[in-house]
Amino acid sequence: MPKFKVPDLLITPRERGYARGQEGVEQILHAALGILVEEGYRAISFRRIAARCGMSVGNVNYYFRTKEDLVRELLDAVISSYERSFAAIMHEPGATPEQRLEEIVTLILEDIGTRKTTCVFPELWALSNHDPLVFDRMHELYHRARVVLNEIIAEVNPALPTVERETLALFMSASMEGMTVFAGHKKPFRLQIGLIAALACKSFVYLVRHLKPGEMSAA
Amino acid sequence: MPKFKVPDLLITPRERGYARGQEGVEQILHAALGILVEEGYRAISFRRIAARCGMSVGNVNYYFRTKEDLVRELLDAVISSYERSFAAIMHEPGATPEQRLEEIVTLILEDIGTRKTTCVFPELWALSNHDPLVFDRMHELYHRARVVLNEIIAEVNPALPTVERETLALFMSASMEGMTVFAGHKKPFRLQIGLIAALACKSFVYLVRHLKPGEMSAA
DNA sequence: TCAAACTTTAATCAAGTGTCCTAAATTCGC
DNA sequence: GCGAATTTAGGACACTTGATTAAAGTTTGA
Repeated sequence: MPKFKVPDLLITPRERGYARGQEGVEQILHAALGILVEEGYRAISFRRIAARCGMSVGNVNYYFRTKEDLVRELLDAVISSYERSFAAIMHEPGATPEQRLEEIVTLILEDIGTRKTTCVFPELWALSNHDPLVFDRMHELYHRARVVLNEIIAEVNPALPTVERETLALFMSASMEGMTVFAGHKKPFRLQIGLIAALACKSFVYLVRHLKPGEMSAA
Repeated sequence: MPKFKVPDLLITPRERGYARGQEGVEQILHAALGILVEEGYRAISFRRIAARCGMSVGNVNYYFRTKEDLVRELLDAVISSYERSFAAIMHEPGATPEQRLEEIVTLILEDIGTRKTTCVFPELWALSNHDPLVFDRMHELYHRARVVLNEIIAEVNPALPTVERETLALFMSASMEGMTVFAGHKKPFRLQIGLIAALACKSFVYLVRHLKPGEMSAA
């Protein structure tokens, strides 16, 4: 049913090396993602990754000289995948703004239901409190998500000033992210996600359409 | 300015023991909270706690026989504090539903700005993916938060059926929680929290007042 | 006073970590 | 098929960190 699905990882191919090496890198990153999902960030280690993909520790270390390298590439592969999906929606031809809004809400809320997203994002949020690198990369992702929302708002409600438009985009994005904890994979309200999505759409469309300049701060 | 402020910890006094012992327990829990905030859940250990509150490792272990005991009591102390605050708002006399709604939105969004909350809750969300104990206790907290919201909605819009009322309460709660990542302590939008709160109130009040039975699923 | 409560010291035992090295095996363009 | 580049295994190194305990002292407060 979903028009787009966000792939787990978007791995940029290496410049040098044999085909087998590229395969090795992908095995490693997928193993690392599996550990991140199943046991959390702190459980990621060369040894565990090696065990998980039937590789030797030395070999994992050959592909990624340091753990920092590995983690950085892992997060980048996770995040890039979202960025590509957002770009796809943004450049989609012949859809009304309201359609695209519904599309993006559906995409995000459906993605939230996957185990990967339900597990990885809270890890990112927690990590970003202590790791500036994660902080920057994660907020870059969210920035790109808001660009899409901003564009939609601007089309529907051109009278809305920039600050208020951006606040609205932020509000929508945060509302959806917050759902992860409640309606994500194996969460108490995962079955109500349809009703939730409908309410979110209704609420967002109302705000986008009817919010008037200055109305926000006057509340 | 905030009417209520959520205390960091609500520690239930022990039944037996000297006064000094109670002090020791509180030192330990505060130290543990500090580590949780500054370095994350995985950094909590007897050793680190001992170092942080100038105590011996053995003594920390004397108060909490196992690490699980310690963590359980820590989380309970954090979470109980919120539950007490919610109860206070719920039993507040002579306030209109709309006033109480604004109060709770303000309470939560202001609390989100504190370092403690910005750091602890993402840790809880991540933990709850792997630890059933954290899962249960955390969702019990959110359940109690929604009880307050539900009551407000029922007063303002009695025609709304239970399911839709509960979905709306969930949506409001999740929207606010999601803000943690964006407008929490040291987050990119922490300065816009006023505008965000105003938008949230406007949006929530509109939904609570004007949502009609069946309108949600028809979207 | 004196038993219960607290505190320290020191130690045990176990598990795990990242990183590096060497030597063998493999890949693949030529 | 040669051979240089690449990939792989396996183990060693040098730590760090972890929870938990036992025994011996000190403090508390009825």
